[in-house]
Amino acid sequence: MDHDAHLRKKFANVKHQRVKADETFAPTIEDETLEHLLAEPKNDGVTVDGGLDSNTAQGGGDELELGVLDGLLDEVEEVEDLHAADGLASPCEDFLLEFSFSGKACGLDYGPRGRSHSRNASSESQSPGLSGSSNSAVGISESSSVTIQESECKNESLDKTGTELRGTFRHKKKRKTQVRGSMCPASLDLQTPKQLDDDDDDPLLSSMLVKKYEKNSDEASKAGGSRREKRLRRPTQRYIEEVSDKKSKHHKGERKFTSIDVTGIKDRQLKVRSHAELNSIGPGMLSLVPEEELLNGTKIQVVSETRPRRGRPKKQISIVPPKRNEELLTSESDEDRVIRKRSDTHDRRKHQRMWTISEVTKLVDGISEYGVGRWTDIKRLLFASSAYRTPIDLRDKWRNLLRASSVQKLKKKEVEEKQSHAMRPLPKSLIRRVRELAKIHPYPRERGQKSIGQ
DNA sequence: TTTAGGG
DNA sequence: CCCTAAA
Repeated sequence: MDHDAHLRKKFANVKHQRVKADETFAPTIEDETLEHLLAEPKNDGVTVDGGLDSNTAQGGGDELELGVLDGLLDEVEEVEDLHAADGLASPCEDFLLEFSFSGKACGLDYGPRGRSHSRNASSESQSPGLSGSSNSAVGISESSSVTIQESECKNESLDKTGTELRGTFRHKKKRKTQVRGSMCPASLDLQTPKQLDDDDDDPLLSSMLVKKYEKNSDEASKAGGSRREKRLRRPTQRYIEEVSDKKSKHHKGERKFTSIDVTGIKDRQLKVRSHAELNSIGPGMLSLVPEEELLNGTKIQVVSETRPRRGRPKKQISIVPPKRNEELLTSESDEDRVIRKRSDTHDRRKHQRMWTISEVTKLVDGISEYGVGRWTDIKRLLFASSAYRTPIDLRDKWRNLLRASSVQKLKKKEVEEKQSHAMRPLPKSLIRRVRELAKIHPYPRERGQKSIGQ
């Protein structure tokens, strides 16, 4: 209860500051996003464990800092993208991540001797894919609980566990702890500051911590008071999310917590992360953005979502806000919205972002200026504001443009046919430019590209 | 880490 | 879009 209030206040603070920072540069910030992020943990995570709280709060801290940085950078849109893409983990993502795993571990832990996981049991029986994961999860949860129980003192146990785990599952990549560290103090006054610097965002560790807390509280109030109810919610919600998620997508044998072993740690993290990502656009996270006007004038409602690129998020905090194409950059905010196709059929293409003409124009501009192959440069200079377009995306788009233009050059009939059907009407000017560029810059291995030249 | 190529 | 190999 106290925590709740405290946390609330903290978040409010964070929010204010962040908004303030951003406002200067972009008045149209979507508070919704933040709102969600704040709302989520407030309802569920605050109850028992310090793990979640501190973590979410930590995320908030990150957000604040990044918000400022972004403000210096340029647009708002990038704010959210950066958070996610950067691996610094938006609070929401972090929370979900924790939540998912802890929920699992918790349910499993209490399963054998408690009745709190009736939902889980049913879930397990329903989807065999889950049951497979449960075994491993049990394994780890058990081992972890042993470790925890051995030491009495909370902090010590936390620390100990932390170090032990760290020693064992050392992360390959070093996280960007500098940034983190600098802002940790801001959110340090929460409980269990140890976790903040100790276990960062390691889902495994955190989950263990969480579980420990839960165990304590549970055993303290054995008869199950209000806490039990709240704790019970965890597996439930997780169950719902997971099942709904899995139902819609027959994930290609992607087992989330199956690989608990040391080697699979990293992998699992990734999976979990993506899972959280999926969830982040769930019912609660849906934020309707204005709309995108397609070329044909049709207006459709789209869903804005941050897609953290796993590849190379690469937060470019360089102080090179491209002055050259500012109009393009700024005009993008209201035009280039995302079209998320929730085609659950194809595992890929999950995150599809329609390329708008302005984007294509920018791309072509960039290519013509910097040359084909300088994707990172183009991205940095012309697509700095759109974090979702990676250099690879640009390259891919260019590839497609080449194909399209060549096709249009070669067979006119087919072109029109295709245009009317699948293909979007690409402005002739653009096509012309693409063609010109295609002539100038050789793009190897592109079907008969050389012969199409004059 | 970035590009190129393939899926 | 995603993944991977090569540079």
